[in-house]
Parts: sequence; structure tokens; C-alpha cells
Amino acid sequence: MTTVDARTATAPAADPSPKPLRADAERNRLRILDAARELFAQRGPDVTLDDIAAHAGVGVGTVYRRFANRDELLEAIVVEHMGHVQKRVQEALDGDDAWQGIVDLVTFVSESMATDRGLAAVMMRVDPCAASVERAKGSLTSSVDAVFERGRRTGVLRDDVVESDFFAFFCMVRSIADLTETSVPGTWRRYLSLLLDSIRADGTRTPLTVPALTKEQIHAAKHGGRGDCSGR
Amino acid sequence: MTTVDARTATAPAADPSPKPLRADAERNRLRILDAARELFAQRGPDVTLDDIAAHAGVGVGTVYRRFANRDELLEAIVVEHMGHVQKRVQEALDGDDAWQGIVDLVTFVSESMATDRGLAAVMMRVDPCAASVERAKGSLTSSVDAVFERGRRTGVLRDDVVESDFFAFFCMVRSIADLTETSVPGTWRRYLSLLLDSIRADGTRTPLTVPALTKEQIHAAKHGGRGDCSGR
DNA sequence: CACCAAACGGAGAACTTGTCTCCACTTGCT
DNA sequence: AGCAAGTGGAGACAAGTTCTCCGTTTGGTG
Repeated sequence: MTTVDARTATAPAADPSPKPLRADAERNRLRILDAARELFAQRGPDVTLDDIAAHAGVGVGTVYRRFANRDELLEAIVVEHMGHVQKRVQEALDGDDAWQGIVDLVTFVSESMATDRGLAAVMMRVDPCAASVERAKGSLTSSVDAVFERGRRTGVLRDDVVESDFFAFFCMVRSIADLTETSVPGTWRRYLSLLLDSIRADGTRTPLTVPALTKEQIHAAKHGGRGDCSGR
Repeated sequence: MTTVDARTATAPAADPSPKPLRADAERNRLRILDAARELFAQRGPDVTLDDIAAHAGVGVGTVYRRFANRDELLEAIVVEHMGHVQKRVQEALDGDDAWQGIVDLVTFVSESMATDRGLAAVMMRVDPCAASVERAKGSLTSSVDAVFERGRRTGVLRDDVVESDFFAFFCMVRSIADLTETSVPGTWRRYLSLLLDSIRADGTRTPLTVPALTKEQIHAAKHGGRGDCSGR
């Protein structure tokens, strides 16, 4: 629901320009956006506005004068980031080598998911979000479909693989990133590599360049944790 | 922390028997345990005691007379369930075929993780839980190590695969189950199959018997959802 | 430089959601 | 029949969040 009135976007380049912000206000707006981007990526979709405000060095009140509510702020940064992803994905599609295109695309999207917890949450979300986010998701999906189509046509993909398998791959990558990304960044690449090998038409196997976790690393994994038991 | 006084376990076969429960009380205790098992598996480690009580058809007060707190109740059922898993894993280890042993074990553990959200949360948890749970986890881990060792010794495993890769596999399986298990049960098998193929020494490929999700199924996935945007 | 609309900070109101307590009432058992 | 054991569930407490309100500060213009 949330009113989607989309204030001045990132730069003062925008809509029926209501009025230029005062210098200090604009500076703060930018700092809020930066803080939101950073914390949203790092801590996922559950960051509180209080945290964002504190991290930006402003009071919550300031955040609320600029953005009607949590969702509006987050929507802004998500749409922005998905735009970047979309652009890079298109580049991967423009190359000649069908298989390399698949690898590039899947790797790049995986990387986005692995390094940005919030973005991942939004992309994995299946039930509809704000319209602007849905639109971005849609165009990303069609790029993935296109690269898949090419892979299938040129015969580099195993023929029992389908579009939705990529979706599953992203989901798996995210789960690995969830517990290793802060402690041993990039571990997800090891498993993505295995997965990619498994869907190649010829049985070629890429050597594993990223090491597995050691026992110590497993125990060092995961953000702090509370110590009590039975989940949560 | 939580006092680990481990009341009468499942059957009245237990410790310094403090006193046999009154018939109706014992009946309720069992219903609570059943409800807890079911909801914990279905909804994960975040089930509330109020839900469990309601599902068991008793008041919360009744739950609290029997179990000191949330953790004690959950700990009881987790340890019990892990015992079952451990037993089946041992069976898988007793066969002759090293590769089949790996497949059986990994499949069985994956199945447990996929169908029991709560158990998965506990097994994936890296920071220490209650002692009894840690013990169960330990013995499971050593079974996995054993089967891996055999696989490596007999040369059925790719030689750059290590123990911790199994841990990663379980984690990935769980992530697939997280969003498909209620709508299209068993989808995780498709991806486990790909993963298993990818770690075989010879390049043998098992045909995919489980279909991928269709677009409709992806959208039907996931528990209800709230409809608002940007994660949460 | 004086003035004021715009911007600010952050305490706290209003909710939400969960755990656990308390006690008047009910029930199995001898 | 009597009473200890058991029961249900309202509500006290404790977090944890979102968002409002208002006294104070400040940029920029006349």
C-alpha cells in the first residue's frame, strides 16, 4: 500500500521539483541514504530506522521528515541497487560465448545476493512488493530467462535444466553467504562453482579455487549469537 | 544456562522418579510434547509457547507447570529427534558401498533438515547450545566425518572435497526447503542430486527425477506473506 | 546583522509480540 | 467426601519498533 510518491530520487534530478532542500538538509538526506544502504546490505531487511539514523549521525526525527516511513526509504535504495544489477546483467548477456554469459550472469547476481543481505531478501521474496520493486524484479527475471534460452538453444546447458533452477541457485548461494560472508567472504563461490559444473551439457569440471571452510572457521562463523539454546 | 534437570523423558522410564503424574496430567504432558514436536518442525524455532499450548488444547499455565521454560521443552524434543537421526545415519554407514553410503547419509540428513525446520535451525547453529544438544551434534558430526573418510579412502569422492562441504550442502538444502517444502515438498532432492553428482570422483551423472519449480509454483511458494514491501 | 521558515534531535507515546505468573476454579484418586 | 494436584487464561512484565511532538538550532535572505 504505502504511498509511492517517490521524493526527489538520488540527485536533485527529479519530478515536479517541489523545492530545493536547504544545504544542510540535503547533506543529511545523502548521509541517511548512505547509512541505509550500508546497514541494509549488512544486516538485512530488519534494520531499524533508529539504527540507520544513529549510523547516519542524525536523529530519527530527521529521517522521518525526509521519508514518510521505513518502507519508503528502503524502497528507494532497493530500486536503485537493482538498477545497477540489471545493467551488469545486460552486459553479461552481450558477450558472444553462451556458457561464459551464463557464468558471468549467475556469478554476478550471486555476488549481489551474497554481499547484500537486504537486496537478497527482496529478490527472494515471492509475494508482491511495491510496484517499482516488482518492475525491477520483472526485468531482472526476463534477463535470466534470456540467458537461459540462449544456453539451451546453443546446447551448452544440460537439457533437463530450466529457468527456475537459477532461482534455486541464488537461494542456495544466499544461504551459504548468510553464515560465512562476514567471517570468510567468498566461500559461496566454491559451491556456485560446483552447481555450475553440474548443469553443463558436457561434463567439464572447473577446479575448485576457493577452499572449503575449516572446522575452526565453521565455529567462528555467524554473527555473535546469544548462547542460549534451541534455535532463535 | 537453563537448569537441565531433564524431567521424565518420553515414557515414565526415568531418573530418580520424583512421583508418578496423575493420569490426566500425564495425558496432557504427552499432548504438549506432540504439539511441540509438530509445530517446532513446521514453523521453526520461533514457535511461541502460547501456540504450542493452544495446539495441544491446554492453557499456557499447564505447559509451565510441566516445563520450566521454553528452552527446556524444546531441548527435550530436539535431543529426542537427533537420537533418531543418529541411528539412521549409523545404518547408512553399515552398508558396503562407500558411494551409496554417502548418498544415503547425506540424503537422510537432508531430509531431516528439510522436513523439520526447528531441527535444522539447531543443527545449523554454530554457537554452543545446551550440553545435551551439543553432545548429539557432536556424534552426528563424527558420523559424517567417518563416511567422508571412507569415501575419500576408497576414491569415490573428488579429492578436493572435504568434510565441511557436507555442512554447506545441508545448509543449501535447508534454504530450498525453506521456501518450497510446504508448497512442493521434495524439491530439495533435485538440487541435492546436482550437488552429489558434483562431488563424485568419476563424472557420473544421476538423471534428475524431481522436476524444477514452475513459474506458478514459485509464486505459490512461501508461507502466506504480508504483502508489504522491502523484506521483513 | 537580524529574522524566520526550515531543519534538527531525541524523549517518549503507542503498539506489538512474546514469556511467564497468579489465582480462582475443577478434578482424579483414596 | 475431601483435598492435593492440576487447570486455564487474564494480565503483569519486558523487549523492541515505528512514528510523533515540540523546544531548540541554523542557513540564507533582505
